[in-house]
Amino acid sequence: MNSIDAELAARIRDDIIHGVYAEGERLSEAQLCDAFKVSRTPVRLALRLLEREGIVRRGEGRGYTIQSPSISDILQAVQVRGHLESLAARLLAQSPNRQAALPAMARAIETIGDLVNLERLDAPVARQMQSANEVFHTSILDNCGNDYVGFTCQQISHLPMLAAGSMVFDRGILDSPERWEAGVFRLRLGNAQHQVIYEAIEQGDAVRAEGMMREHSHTMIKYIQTFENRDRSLTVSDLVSYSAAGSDRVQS
Amino acid sequence: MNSIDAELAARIRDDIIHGVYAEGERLSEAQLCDAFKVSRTPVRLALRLLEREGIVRRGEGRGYTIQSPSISDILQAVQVRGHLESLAARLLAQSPNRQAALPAMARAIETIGDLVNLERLDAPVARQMQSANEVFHTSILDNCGNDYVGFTCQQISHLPMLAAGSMVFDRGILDSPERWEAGVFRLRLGNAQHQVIYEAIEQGDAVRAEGMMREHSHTMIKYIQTFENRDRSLTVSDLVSYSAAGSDRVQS
DNA sequence: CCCTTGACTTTGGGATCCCAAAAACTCTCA
DNA sequence: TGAGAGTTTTTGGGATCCCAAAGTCAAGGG
Repeated sequence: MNSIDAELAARIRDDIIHGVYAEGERLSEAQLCDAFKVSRTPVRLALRLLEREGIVRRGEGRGYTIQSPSISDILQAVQVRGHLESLAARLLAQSPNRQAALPAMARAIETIGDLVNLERLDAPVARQMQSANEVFHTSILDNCGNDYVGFTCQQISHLPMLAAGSMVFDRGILDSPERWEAGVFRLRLGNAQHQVIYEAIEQGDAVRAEGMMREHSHTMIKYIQTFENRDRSLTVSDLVSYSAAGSDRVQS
Repeated sequence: MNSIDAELAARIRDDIIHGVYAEGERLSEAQLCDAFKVSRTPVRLALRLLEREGIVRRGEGRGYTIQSPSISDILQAVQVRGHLESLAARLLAQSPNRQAALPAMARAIETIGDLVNLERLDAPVARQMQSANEVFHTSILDNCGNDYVGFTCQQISHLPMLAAGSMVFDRGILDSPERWEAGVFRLRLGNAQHQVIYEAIEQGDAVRAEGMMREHSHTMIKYIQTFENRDRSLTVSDLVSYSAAGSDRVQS
């Protein structure tokens, strides 16, 4: 939360992701000024940010056009992010001072395990899980020795499902027993993968760490694809509302 | 080259990379306005861009501080870029319509091979080589089916040595026969790697394509490290001047 | 009736102005 | 003489103004 333009960019981005504007719609600065009751200066700064993020395109002539991300975009970005994280896992496993990252990772794994064993998944539990997941993943990125991996991940982390350690929860997880079972299994599987990654890093097994991290992100891709297969007309907006309520940022 | 602010950002970035400003130096908007004879509006837009690129940091209070990249930063970024390109190579090898990318790649390999056989390396030859190299690498990124790989690569391509298909040439390649031999060998090796990547993609051997692309970028890392080992006090500015004259952008 | 051209309107880029906050300087008191 | 408080100056953020370019509409000619 720096200045108005960053917040403004976040609000416009949220609007775009949540489907307030149609794909390819032209939006003007004046219109946004009117909508958010600010001057054109911060609006232009925000639009430049969004342009760099790729969700708004500045045409040759005048006007900005919306480039709202599709589910395919999300899947592609998740793949890129997963690949970058697998690099981080490999580098951390090769790093001589990888011990520094291990305690936080172990605690995160333990926390997630405890939360899954609660057999309950309301907003606060989801929030805690998300938080622990974030700790696990950022520990790897921050300690891998290559600052650009984490930096590059942050560059694409504005997309939904791509914030550090974001988890997708099945909204219908409480509807039916089998959905609940599947959801719990998925969480346990994910944490088992965390455990493997932890052990591989601890033992300096770079290949195993990289491979398991790749598999870990692939699991998320497959999970999103199940939604896509269930309902072909699914939009990113639906996908966002599938994520945990606890992941919603605090509104001002 | 869109509007003034993009060009302004490029000029300030070049100044930072070429070491005009000292590391950690505070630069003010007014100062830049005076230096480039423009108003504060485009300066602020440019600074926001540079802030996002990570080479300028906006402090808590006022003032921007220079975060000029070190050689270590470049090496890390090359590693990230190489890892992303290896993902692209794997995806392209797995892609059913990978045939579309092959002709341009083959032509690029042939061009580079011909240029190496010229046994001559002046500015135009280097420029052509750079261009062909760019064709090879962007063909893979553009056709791999995951648009975010190329997009993410572009996000970090403002750093020296990280523009698409940029090559580092040994400035002293003409000084001594053995340096020349080593330089030619390196170029031949690089193109042989191109050839292997091409064949692996053609045959759908995703593992080989990914592995060889990884090795290809590793070769560049090792090459930069030889400079670093030769002279510990080497700066990024020196590294930039080591790249081909043909890579310099046309000044207005 | 359609095409072309010219005037009008909309809109984005740049410059300038104003203000608030932070840094720096100075004055005073211990 | 040093430390603290008040004042001044610097500086960045936001708002507003102006202008140029692009889009739009209408009128006239073929």
